[in-house]
Amino acid sequence: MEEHKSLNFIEQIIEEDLSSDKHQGRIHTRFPPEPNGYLHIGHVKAICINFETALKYGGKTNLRFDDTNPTSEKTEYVDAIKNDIKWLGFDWANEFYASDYFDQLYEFALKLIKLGKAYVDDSTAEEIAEMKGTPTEAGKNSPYRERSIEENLDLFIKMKEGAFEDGARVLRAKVDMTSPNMHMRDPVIYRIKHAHHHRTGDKWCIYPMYDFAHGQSDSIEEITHSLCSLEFRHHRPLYDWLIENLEIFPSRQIEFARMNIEYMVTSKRRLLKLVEDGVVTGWDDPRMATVSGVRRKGYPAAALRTFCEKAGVAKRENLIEYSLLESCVRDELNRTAYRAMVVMDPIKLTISNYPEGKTEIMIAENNREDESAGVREIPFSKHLWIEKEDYMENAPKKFFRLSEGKNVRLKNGYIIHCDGAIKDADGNVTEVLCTYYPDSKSGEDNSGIKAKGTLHWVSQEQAISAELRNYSLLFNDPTPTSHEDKDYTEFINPESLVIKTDAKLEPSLAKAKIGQQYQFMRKAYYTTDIDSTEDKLIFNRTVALKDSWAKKQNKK
RNA sequence: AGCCCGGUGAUGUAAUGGUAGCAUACGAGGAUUUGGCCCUUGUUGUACAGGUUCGAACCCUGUCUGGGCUUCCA
Repeated sequence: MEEHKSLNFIEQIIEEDLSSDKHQGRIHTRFPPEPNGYLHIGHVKAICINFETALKYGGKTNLRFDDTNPTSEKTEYVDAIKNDIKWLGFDWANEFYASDYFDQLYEFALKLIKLGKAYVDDSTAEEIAEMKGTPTEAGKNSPYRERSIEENLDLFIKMKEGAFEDGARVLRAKVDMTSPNMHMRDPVIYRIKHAHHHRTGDKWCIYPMYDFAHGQSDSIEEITHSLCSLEFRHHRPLYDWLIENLEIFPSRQIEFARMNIEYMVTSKRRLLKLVEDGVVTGWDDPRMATVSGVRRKGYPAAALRTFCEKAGVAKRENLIEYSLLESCVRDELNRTAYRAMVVMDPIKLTISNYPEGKTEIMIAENNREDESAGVREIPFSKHLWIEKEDYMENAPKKFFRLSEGKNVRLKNGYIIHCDGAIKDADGNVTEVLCTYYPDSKSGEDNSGIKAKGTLHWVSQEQAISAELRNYSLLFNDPTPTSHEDKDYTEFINPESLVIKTDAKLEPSLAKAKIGQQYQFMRKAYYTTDIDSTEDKLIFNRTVALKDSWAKKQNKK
């Protein structure tokens, strides 16, 4: 009866806390982006962990913008980030900003000074770095370390009041310059920046550093479990030190390994360069690892959530296979996407014995996996478009498509017999000739004829045209940023976008809406791109269908 | 290496002192009006060496090995 579900290490900690009644069983997490860029697939992992863990234990998640550095943050990013999180399917309990707490953080700083646990340092950034030592060498105390509490108070207040230039002084926590943990060597907790803040305007000219904002914000919001990536492991002793000395709510920081995915680049700087260099068309280019990029490519939010769940959570370094992501996308789309027939590289097919001018309406299921998706009508006639690659003059034995003498089923249509092809002067096939079996109509087939293969097709007269944007990997190396001797840009795949301008679509696609997802049968999943207009439809390839025939061919 | 994290099939993740499992990938077969989906099935694993124990992926010791740690960024 009882199913033992395995827990990840974070859930184990939570369940232990729950059983010891810590925080009276309350679970509260937070997702703390800095509004200085767009969300990418790596953030999705952090979002899923924070929101889904809270959800699982009946807790809540705050969205908190970590906006303590006015020079790089913008409201524009706030809106984009909120939009992306909503799209991913998560609702936050509260929308907060670290900047909301500037007054309180300032009070915390005063308190620390009064406790003799913080001091104003007049040293330059270079001097501070110099005195910091190295990982193998202890640091040295600053000459300003032993200032009196009164002097520190006076100077810090003057810092706040704008008496000093940027960089003239900083406030440092007085911890331990000999600590083996570099972050405990009297970390800077406030710096002077005469900069306009996207929310507080010009109210402040001093801003807290990450270490004096993040953990304190967690405490103020009474976050029970502050889940972050491994890189913050070294900050935890400081996180705890500040909680202890400030005597504030004891949030607990837990670190997990960030998710790396083959072929994907997630650094802001590198992403930006791709945009600036024109390698891609923008932050939402379907080849970008941004949330807006994968969304435009057609990845469903549910697939992304499943993907993160399947990738799991642990503390070890990882590189998730791209194929797992694609598998999740296909799986979701297989259940939800409507099917349609689209010929991407068209060639004429003429059914010699089918009456000229006659049109039959064929009935097709929208999604065989989902009966409730209903059916649609597709016109059938003597003159069709089929895929060029579905005809071969000298076909191998296992080629279940068109070749002289072979039978094939036209999906939702008739079985046809291939009589040969017409070629132009250069020997290129320009038209395939077939005859059909009138009693083999789909759904009422009593011909007794067998056809191993099934092809998709579109009636020429009613076909509509569209542009297909066939995207594939942006890089041709699974870890483009991990080569010491080569820049990641050297691995850019020159064929990451192949545009098919002359695709022939079944007429039902004329009413395709932006963002709608389809499976173009036997080919790939596609979504209608935002660039589509009334007279020009554009589809982005989300992910190709598996193709075991092609795979077999490649092996030869 | 001064300190901190880690090392389980190809990849990711379980098993928390008692049968090394699951997913993806790869392979074989079946079914099929999508060479998709689906079904059956196969190969590959506890970094190494000791120790504790009736019994070790798990506990202990050592070794090897990967990553991280010196921003007035977060």
